[in-house]
Amino acid sequence: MKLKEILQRQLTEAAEEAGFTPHLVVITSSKDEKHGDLSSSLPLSLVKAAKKSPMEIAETIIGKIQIDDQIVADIFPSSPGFINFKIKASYYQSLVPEIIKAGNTYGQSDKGKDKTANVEFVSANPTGPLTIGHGRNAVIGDTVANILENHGYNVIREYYFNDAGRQMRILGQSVEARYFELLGKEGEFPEDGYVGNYIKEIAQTILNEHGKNLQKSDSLFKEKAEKAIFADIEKSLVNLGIQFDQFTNEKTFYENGEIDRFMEELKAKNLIYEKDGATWFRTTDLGKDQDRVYIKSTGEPTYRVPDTAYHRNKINRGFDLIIDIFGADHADTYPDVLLALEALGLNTDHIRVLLYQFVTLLRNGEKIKMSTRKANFVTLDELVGEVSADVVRYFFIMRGMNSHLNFDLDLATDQSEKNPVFYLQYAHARISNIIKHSESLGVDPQAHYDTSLLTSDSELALLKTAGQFPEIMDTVNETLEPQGVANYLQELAAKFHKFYSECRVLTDDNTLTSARIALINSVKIVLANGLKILGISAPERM
RNA sequence: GCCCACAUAGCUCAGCAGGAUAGAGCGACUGCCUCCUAAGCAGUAGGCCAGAGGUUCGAAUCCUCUUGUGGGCACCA
Repeated sequence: MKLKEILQRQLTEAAEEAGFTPHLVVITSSKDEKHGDLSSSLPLSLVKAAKKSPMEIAETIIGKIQIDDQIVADIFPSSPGFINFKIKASYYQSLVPEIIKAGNTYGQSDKGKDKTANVEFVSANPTGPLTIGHGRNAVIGDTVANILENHGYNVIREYYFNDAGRQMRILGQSVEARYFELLGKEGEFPEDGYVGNYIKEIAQTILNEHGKNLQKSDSLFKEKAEKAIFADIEKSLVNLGIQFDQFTNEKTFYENGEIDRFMEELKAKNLIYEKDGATWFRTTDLGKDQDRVYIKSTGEPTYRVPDTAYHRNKINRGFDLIIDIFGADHADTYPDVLLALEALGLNTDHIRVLLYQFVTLLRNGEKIKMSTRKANFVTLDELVGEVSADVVRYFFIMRGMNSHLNFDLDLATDQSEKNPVFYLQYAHARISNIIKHSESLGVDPQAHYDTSLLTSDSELALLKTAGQFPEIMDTVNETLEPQGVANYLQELAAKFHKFYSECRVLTDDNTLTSARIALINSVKIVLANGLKILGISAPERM
């Protein structure tokens, strides 16, 4: 059981025993040492109901509390009405063997044991290479999946795409036009065609493999393009350390009849009607301010239809948790999907949509508007090639997904040496180096150690932070905001670097040396576990 | 016009289930390697947490309005 939970329970019981009715007992880490290690503002929240002064309430509760003297050294009130806990050094010291024993399972939980989760992300149609914009989606999705796995979920990483729409048709036409250009014939380049160089390369490959006798409108152009681009996308993802378990093609839901069934059911509920030659979904009946087109007058369904069928399919596959990673441009559309599912009587409570804001790219201080079609994008591969996957992953995860972040390309490449991710990795590398060094000095890694020797401020501060890891992971599991992990690791690394500058690990005092080696071993475990969740390498040396 | 998100140091951003003195990196300036990696540590400068109201014992954090930015409001996805 975690420290805060223990204190929270004891505080709640004490308050009840004193005749108060506490609602939510919150324990926070104290910022100032003179307020102990942990504090609660419980008395302040009870003032109104109790009609007593907060200090009086604090005294009363403290009088009732059952002190666990294995953990707590002191409990005392402070103005205007806080209850402060001073934690014993022995408690923090006991974390060392606890962490070492848990090893790579430290920070894990079984919250998701025997549960399944589906994380759908990237889901870019294969019309071109992945861009930096997709990068944010990819990294968030993969990290969220890692977080869920850390809590025991069985996670499916899923990529949803559509190779039958307008975009893909234009893609095929673009390749076709380049093919005929290569043959010296006038290609009819589509008006909204894809102008990137990769289109020409695909055309060249087709020419090399299939000769020059292909006819216009041969379906080969689109098929080859899709295949080539998908291969490129998968390679880009692998370069970032991401692998999908499943690719789902929108076409499936037309072919297996799920879309027809879905339309029939909505019709039976009178949520579908015809107007102006199109078929509409009566969203206004479900509380929205306008109805949506489901089937265009051309007979083509809009993306909402297969999207909804796809989500129903995911629900029917029985996942305990369904997560979608969407860009801000979907903010307005996914509620319609949920609405339709609910109208069909399906429970959508276990669907979590994570929206991330767009990345604004800056080059030479100027904004670049990205468009795959116009080929003015910066590819994910280029970025990864320049600054490494670790840096890219960290950059996208260290910011909240709700922040509209500016990505200055010059700065990113320029400062890659000073990137904050190295700060974390450096801590890990330093520890590894000390351990290696200790081995060369003949220090027995299995030696018995006495953690009561770890008494300096920087040692205890380091332990205190290391011991917060499981708690942080619990929070992140709730919020699904990966940057909590990044922030935490920054703090842990800072505590380590501080410790490093103040305490020598390898000393003449063998007992102290053993204790400190155990300490840094435990810190190394936490760093490695955290970095693993972020999908970032934990180097032995730098 | 309507809807969603955002606004914190010169720049990029943390902090936000309300808590005690608002943080980091980059940039500027000062110290620290006879000692396990200086990709580090210590310190200086830099802030009316966009503005105005409100709720509260207490607001960067919650609510309202204003201003500014991004995204949406398609028979595009």
